[in-house]
Amino acid sequence: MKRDSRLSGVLHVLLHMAEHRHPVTSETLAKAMTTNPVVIRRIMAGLRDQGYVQSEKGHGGGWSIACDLSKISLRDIYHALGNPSLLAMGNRTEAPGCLVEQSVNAALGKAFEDAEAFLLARFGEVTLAALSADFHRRMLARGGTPQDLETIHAS
Amino acid sequence: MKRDSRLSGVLHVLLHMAEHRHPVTSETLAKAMTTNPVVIRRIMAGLRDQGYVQSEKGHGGGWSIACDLSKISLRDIYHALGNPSLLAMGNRTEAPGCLVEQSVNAALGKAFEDAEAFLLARFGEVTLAALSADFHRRMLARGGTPQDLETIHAS
DNA sequence: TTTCATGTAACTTCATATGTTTCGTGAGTG
DNA sequence: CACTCACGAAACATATGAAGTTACATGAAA
Repeated sequence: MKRDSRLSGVLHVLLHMAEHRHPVTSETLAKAMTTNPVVIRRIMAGLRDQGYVQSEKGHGGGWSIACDLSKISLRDIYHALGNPSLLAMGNRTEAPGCLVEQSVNAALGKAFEDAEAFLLARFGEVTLAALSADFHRRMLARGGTPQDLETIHAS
Repeated sequence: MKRDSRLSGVLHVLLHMAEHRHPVTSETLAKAMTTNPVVIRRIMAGLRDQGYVQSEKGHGGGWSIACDLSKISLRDIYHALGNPSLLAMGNRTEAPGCLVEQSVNAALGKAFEDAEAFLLARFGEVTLAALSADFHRRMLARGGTPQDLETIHAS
């Protein structure tokens, strides 16, 4: 299965934004992500609706963070993305008439459900602030203190 | 993401086969699953290679179980299918140069890895015999003792 | 008024599970 | 031997959804 990387992508964007005081344009973010500005706007739309980020048009416009990073978890971001599927597998049929399939669905369904809950719980444990702090630790270990996207990506 | 239902499908097939003493043809199984015989052969190929089932050509041929159901777990079946992706999400890039992305990957990657291990562990706890037993419990609760696919599916 | 940047719709591309057709091979039947 | 049955495998079609792209409208700042 092709894997959905929106969560990974949006976190990458957010952490970069956190390093900037001024709004960052979709185009700048897109370059850092080697993708298209429209893709950035698309994955940011949900976060804007939740008030986690804000966007401004015109000169000096772009995206900026509009929340306390220590209060937002990966789980919140996941929900802002619209709760995309976590698992690549699922039951063949829901509510089957076949008793055999009911047994299979019961066993697999419970395992799937628990695994999703497990993953969401993990997401809930990690705040954006924690991720940002981890990034700063890595940067110090590298001995640098770059302030802009280009430097971070060039490192 | 569209979900992979091969594991669900192959378990359904196996449990049906367990109810038969004689080989069951791909066509019969396909009808029960509302799919194509070729699809059945495709998902069964891995199990045959592992020796879990065997196939015979010609008159009276078809598929039959070639192992002790109590010794095979859902995890074994999963491996026989070729270890398809369990998660619908993944990191945007592996081994990124960007330190921000390294932090994101580390956090998400660990959560993904643990969730996969969790799910595989669950699979390992359930044997085919347990699934079959659950099916028989459901059948008794329904008050019937059907011996063939058609009856089971018609119920 | 010009430029910049987002908002949105529509389209293309790509990967992959699933479905289908076709032909070959071997096993049992008459 | 000829026929039928059933699997094996390749080739092709279909469907879904993420990701990438293009085009145009809207609004803000210079």
